[in-house]
Amino acid sequence: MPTPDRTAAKEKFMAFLEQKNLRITTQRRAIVDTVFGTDQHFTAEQLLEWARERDASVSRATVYRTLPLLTESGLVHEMDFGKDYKIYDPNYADHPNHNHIICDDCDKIVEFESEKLNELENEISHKLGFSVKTQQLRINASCEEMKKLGACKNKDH
Amino acid sequence: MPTPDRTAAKEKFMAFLEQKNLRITTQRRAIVDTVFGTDQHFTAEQLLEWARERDASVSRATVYRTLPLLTESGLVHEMDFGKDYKIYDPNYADHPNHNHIICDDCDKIVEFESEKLNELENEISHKLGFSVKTQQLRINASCEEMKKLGACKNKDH
DNA sequence: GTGGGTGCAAAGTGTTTGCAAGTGT
DNA sequence: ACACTTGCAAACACTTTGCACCCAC
Repeated sequence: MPTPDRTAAKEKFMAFLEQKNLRITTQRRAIVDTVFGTDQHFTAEQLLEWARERDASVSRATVYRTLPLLTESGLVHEMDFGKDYKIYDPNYADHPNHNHIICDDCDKIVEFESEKLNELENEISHKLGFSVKTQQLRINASCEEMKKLGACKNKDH
Repeated sequence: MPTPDRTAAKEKFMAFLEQKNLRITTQRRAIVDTVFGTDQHFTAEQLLEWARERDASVSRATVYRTLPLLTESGLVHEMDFGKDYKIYDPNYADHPNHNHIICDDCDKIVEFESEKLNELENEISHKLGFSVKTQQLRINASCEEMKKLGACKNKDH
């Protein structure tokens, strides 16, 4: 069930579309409802699958054409964990500076925020003569289970 | 010109091959000489081009088959900046914790190290119950030129 | 001699795009 | 009506792989 936050995010995106003179089609509605109806991370392919449950006419092309709009709006964050697909995070607007730790074994992803980290990053970038546009700290690690058991039980590959 | 460090890296890789009972072919030698003969970042395609200057018989397939060996040995670091190709860093063994800022416009990459940043990362991971295996901070930014001129002059695309 | 290595070209994979038809406004 | 959108399938870009020949050890 969508929280107030996520409903707000959906509305913001609709406003974003309107402001750019883009149309609200049934396919886009299905995609947007899906994106802001979960707080899980997802891939393009998963989004296609989920959106098709709402409207079977959604095509892969439309998903791929809508994802850039979602990220451009700032409401969804695109991430790359070194896998061969990208992961999207629909919970970004409320926490624009969060980072991720991913367990190399079970792919579990934990989000965290650190004000200190952000300050440090800005300080470093400034010193080097850059202005930060986006930053992504990716920590590949072993999670508790991995350390204790040698493998994680929710490992699916 | 290779520094002592880079010569050592090359020898370490040769030892790595031997220890795995892998052969030192002329093609592999050309690739390895290229990799440890520069301290620049490179893509698979650039490596192919450079290696072919040493031995024209080097094929794309061999480059792609050798890269995993290089990263597995720990002497070369594979990085992903969200572009559709990977970037390799032959200067990794000596500086295993460096991070990168990339200019989104001209693809300029600047490396930096920060002890503070590493400490902070370890502290956070520990708190969350993970042990860090590798970490990669990627900051996408605009470089000085981009800020001043609106675009970087070495932009090649 | 033989098991690993190589080049070539074909296959893979995730993503993008040209086009003709469809549709929100 | 008009411009934006869509689905489809072909195209893409990078990477991987099957195969027959080759070569380091």
